[in-house]
Amino acid sequence: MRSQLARKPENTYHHGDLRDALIKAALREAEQGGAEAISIKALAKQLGVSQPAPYRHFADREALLAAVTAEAFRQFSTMLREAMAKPSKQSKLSRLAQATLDFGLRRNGVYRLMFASRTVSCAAKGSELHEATRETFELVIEALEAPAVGYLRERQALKIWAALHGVVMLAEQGLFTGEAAHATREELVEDFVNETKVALVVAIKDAQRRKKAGA
Amino acid sequence: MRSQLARKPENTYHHGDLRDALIKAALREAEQGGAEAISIKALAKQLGVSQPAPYRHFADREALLAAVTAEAFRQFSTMLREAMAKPSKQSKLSRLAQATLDFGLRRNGVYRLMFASRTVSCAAKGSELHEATRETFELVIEALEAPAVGYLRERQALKIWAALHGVVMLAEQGLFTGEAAHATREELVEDFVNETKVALVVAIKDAQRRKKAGA
DNA sequence: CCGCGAATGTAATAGCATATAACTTAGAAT
DNA sequence: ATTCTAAGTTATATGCTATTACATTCGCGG
Repeated sequence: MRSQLARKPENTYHHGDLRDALIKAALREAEQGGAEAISIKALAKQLGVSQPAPYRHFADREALLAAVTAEAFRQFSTMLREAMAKPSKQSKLSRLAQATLDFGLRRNGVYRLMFASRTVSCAAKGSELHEATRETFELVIEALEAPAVGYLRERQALKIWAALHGVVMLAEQGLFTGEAAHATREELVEDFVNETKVALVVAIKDAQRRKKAGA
Repeated sequence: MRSQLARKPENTYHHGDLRDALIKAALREAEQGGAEAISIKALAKQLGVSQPAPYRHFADREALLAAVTAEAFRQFSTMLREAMAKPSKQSKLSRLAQATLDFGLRRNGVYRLMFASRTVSCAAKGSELHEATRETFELVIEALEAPAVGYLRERQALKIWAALHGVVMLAEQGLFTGEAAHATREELVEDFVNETKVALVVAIKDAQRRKKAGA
């Protein structure tokens, strides 16, 4: 159970924890080049096992990608949670937003693996990956720090979530560099954060007013 | 110069317009499976030429992808322009927004090719692809139907552009289906459109006020 | 403690894709 | 007409996914 050790020790037949090592190594590869950079053959070589060995743990490349993506989502969630937990003058939502931007740019390849492939949309409902993505979205809702009034929270969460992805996407495409850099990424993100807060307050007051009128 | 015909006529040595045919065929392949679905070998077979023939027109697969992506952007621009041109009760911005959503969902694979790969960010400044993306962004600015006051337009264009991409992304990931569908995609897009309009009016008034105060 | 089955790994191989090299053909240019 | 060049061909090297048949180790019941 040497889950930390990457390479198989020489003169041993079994690796010990190949499945885990594959996911870790694949994630490291994805760091730069995204999903395309993940090659089963290359991973096997890295870890000192034969090419077909990984197929004992994953049916095919897609299955490995799904597992790696799920792990990436867990790491992402952890990072968001930490950002939200640490004391700061800024709101939880603002910290979550900036952390998302940071993750999306720093860990570019991993981010693309998570959001720009079809792996996620193909994930079955009860699957590990599906659960991991759902959990991340729950964090967004939590970051709103708003009471549950109908589905207002969910709606605002969807909106800010979408906006954040868009900013990361544009940033990666270089729309903020050179002549087009009329606003920094951070400014835009903060704009969206503020609009979300305003919209949330308005929507909740509105709902309460309507409730009173109805009662 | 039979640029429309896909397959090479039999008993001829030269295809006639292989470069163009390759781009068209590749785009058709990408329609379903995105960039991954584009195989040089398969395209060559489809078009009735030998496998290495495409390499006479594109240095490598990446070069082909870049050309295909550029063509996709041009088609996208054309579609947006048409949506903006046709008479309607809705604003230009609203029509551009809904058209973007429509394109992103209907032509899923092509959309991913355009925005979810690294092809675009790797495009050199003067390249065909770079120009095609810039032109598309100009359309967004145009759709705002606002006077150029500093870089306010550019900033709002960036914001709505980002938001739209985010909605498409989330929609493709299935975050609007099943229990999570607390708002339709179209509703969210319209929300962003309205917020953009408000923000734009406010920002321009603000700028004018400041200008007067300064004068 | 032994042995047996399940889990895990290996060797060999098929099939497909990218890409290059060396050669061929057809069209254009002088 | 000749020659040069763009465009296409065959043959081949390399790398990746995936399967099949075989080998090794682990762990558990007897």
